[in-house]
Amino acid sequence: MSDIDLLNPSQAGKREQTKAANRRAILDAARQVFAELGYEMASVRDIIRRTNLSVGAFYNYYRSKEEVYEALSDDGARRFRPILAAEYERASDFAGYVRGAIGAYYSFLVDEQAMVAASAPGGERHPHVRIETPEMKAVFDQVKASFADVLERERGPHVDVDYLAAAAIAIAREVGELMLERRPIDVPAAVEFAVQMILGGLPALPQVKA
Amino acid sequence: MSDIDLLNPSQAGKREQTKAANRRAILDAARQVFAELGYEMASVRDIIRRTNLSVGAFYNYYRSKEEVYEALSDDGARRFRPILAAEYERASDFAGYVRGAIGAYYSFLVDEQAMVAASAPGGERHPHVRIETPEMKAVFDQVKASFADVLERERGPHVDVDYLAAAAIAIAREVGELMLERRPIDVPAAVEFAVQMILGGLPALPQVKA
Amino acid sequence: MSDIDLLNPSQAGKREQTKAANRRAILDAARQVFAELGYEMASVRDIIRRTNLSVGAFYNYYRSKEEVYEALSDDGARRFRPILAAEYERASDFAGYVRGAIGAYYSFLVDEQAMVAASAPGGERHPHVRIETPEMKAVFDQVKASFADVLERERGPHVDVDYLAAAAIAIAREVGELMLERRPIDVPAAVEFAVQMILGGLPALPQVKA
Amino acid sequence: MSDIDLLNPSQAGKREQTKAANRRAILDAARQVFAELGYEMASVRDIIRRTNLSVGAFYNYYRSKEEVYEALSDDGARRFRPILAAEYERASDFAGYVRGAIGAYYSFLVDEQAMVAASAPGGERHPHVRIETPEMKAVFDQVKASFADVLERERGPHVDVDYLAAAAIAIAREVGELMLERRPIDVPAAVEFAVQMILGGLPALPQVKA
DNA sequence: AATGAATGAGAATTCATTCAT
DNA sequence: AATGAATGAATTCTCATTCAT
Repeated sequence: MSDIDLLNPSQAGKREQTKAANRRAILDAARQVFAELGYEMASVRDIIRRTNLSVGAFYNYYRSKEEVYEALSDDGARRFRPILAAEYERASDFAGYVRGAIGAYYSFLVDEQAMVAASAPGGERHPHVRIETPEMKAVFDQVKASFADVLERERGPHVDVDYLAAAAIAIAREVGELMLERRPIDVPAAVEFAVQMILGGLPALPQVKA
Repeated sequence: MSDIDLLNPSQAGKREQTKAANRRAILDAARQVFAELGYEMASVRDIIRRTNLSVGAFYNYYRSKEEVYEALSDDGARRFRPILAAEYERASDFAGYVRGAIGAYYSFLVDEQAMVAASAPGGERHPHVRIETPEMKAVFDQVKASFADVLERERGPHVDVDYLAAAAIAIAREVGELMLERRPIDVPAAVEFAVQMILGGLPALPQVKA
Repeated sequence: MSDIDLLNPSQAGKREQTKAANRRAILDAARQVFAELGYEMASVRDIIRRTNLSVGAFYNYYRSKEEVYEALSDDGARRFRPILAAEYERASDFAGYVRGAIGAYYSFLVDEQAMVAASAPGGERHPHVRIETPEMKAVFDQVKASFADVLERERGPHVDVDYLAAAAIAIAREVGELMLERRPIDVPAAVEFAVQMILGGLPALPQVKA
Repeated sequence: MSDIDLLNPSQAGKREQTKAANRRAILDAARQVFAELGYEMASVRDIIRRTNLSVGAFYNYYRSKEEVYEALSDDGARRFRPILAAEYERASDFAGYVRGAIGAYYSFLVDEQAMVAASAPGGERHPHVRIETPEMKAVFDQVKASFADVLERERGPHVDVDYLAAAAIAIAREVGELMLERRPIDVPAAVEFAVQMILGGLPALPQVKA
């Protein structure tokens, strides 16, 4: 078969395309399955079932269930890193950076959840499992790291930076998660809320009409 | 047999004592195992292995893995409910209530983690799992509900109460978790931080010397 | 405790009574359970649950599940033997004996099923299991043996006695079983049918009105 | 792969062949095990132990123990149905039909038992269990239904058709079972006996020499 | 590469039986 | 004797991973 490849480069290219497509298909299926069932409950067969591939093929692309999980994480992290870096460049002060980063994070969340929701059969909720895709988790971790980083530089020793980062990040995460459950999804409002909560606490929060 | 019990009260409870001790042993083992491995990864055998009992005995006490999990949750919730109620009575305003509730929650966390840490072999950390005992989760859910409740009454329609509850609760949880990882554990400082973060955001945070 | 027994013979007698009553209780419970679930599916706990006794007590009276089964069989067989013998004495010819034996067998069946039906919760039927109490089986085996016996003497080498016994017994059993399912239960009619089927086949069967 | 199949038909079926062979192997093993131990006592491991396969493989072919049982039943029923139908077509009267059906049934029984006897280690007989393969049971049930059917049409209300069907079928079954235990197996004689027993009872039975 | 059957360790749960009380 | 908790082998079934084709 490799002979054929050598003789017929156009097919070789197709081969590459197929490979990439399969990788992508597995990743897409895995994202959904992990989001629905959580890592432990998700089985490799659950994943390939949403695919045209066979179990065997799965192991051609990823060495283990663990590895797809990581690939998914890496994928999210890699896609998000430049966005976050751009926000960092653009921001003139801490408040600006927080706003930019949370905005970018929430946009990512919305896109991600759109992909997952796309074909999810919405099966029964599983207890004991915080449902979130590995990508969301990875991106969240990045935001977390960058927050901690920026906070450390800005504030120095005056406040407990670890606590602050944890608190800020927690606000960002939970408000974000809640935002995803509302219809319509209102990203700017959620961003505003999270940012004001971090910067000024309860008294600073945006007022709601009626 | 009841005759004997009446005649010899000191021996009366022997069997009952053993039973209670075993129940407790299973619960303690389960708490640790769930904390270390998460619900899915934890197997009944993992639990009984930390016990002098046999697999069969496990099922004498609990009908399923699920049931121990719930027993653990219920246990925590039951122990914590009166404490929370007392804080509610004592508090004169919102700030007071927040402070009281978080204080009580953090104390609970410290006790709880002491139990878990007691004999944990500190095996390899598992990824993909937010480690927390069912009891912590149950108590956390209670705090969450009470927060949401109080917030709703205090603030009415002026701010987005759901977001606010989520944010406040998130702060409480994450700061609490971080607190547990520090040595020495400083509950008042953590409480102060969480409360100020909620009530006044970044500018209100306690200043750190050095 | 044996001291007490020696000192108080009236209690010793009660002890004996209790023992007999317990034995009986176990037997009664076992009969029902075996009838409902079959030997394999029936658990010792199923049996003692219908009793005031404990698992431990069960093993004081019977050494194993198998042993209760056999006790039940023996019981039936022992009770039925004299009845069968009486029919043998009374009968003047083969036809008479057949009629007598089947009559006695069906009466036994009716009594037996009355005991079983008494408190049966009539749960779901189990597949793959011919439901019948060990007693029914034992008695049936006796009838079978006696039939074969009588047939052998009466007919000698002219017909295939084994086949005949098997056939006659099969008729008796199946018609009997069917009889038990009808309301009202009509023993004489069933006896008549079975007897005529054996003695004259299809043409000899009793005619049914309209 | 389908390309390969097209080009090389001789190899095409290799996998399919193995699959079919395994399916068959499981079925054969299951038939024996069910015949020896009965449904309840037979474990999936008992079945695969008589096979070159692993536990897992069993579940590739059948979803449960129950399912193999049903597959076996269906198999027997499916194979036997046309035979029974043919007898029905061929028969000119009731007697003819009975003879044909019983003949066909006994032939089936002989074949079936040959399969079971083939490699049975003849281990200890188990009590409480009527030994018969699911296939025998299924076929027997078919014969039973067809008997009842035919009898109902032929005889109408004159005799108790349910009793008659039960009796006829009982004869057929028991004589058949006995036949299988004899050496040499004499199908025609057994058929003759069963038929005459049904049609004329004791007086009609074939005479035996010596 | 792709396929999907095979593997076998491991999971939850049941149950006859034993034994300390 | 009576009690019922304890035992641990056995059962059914699942699943990540391997491997022949």
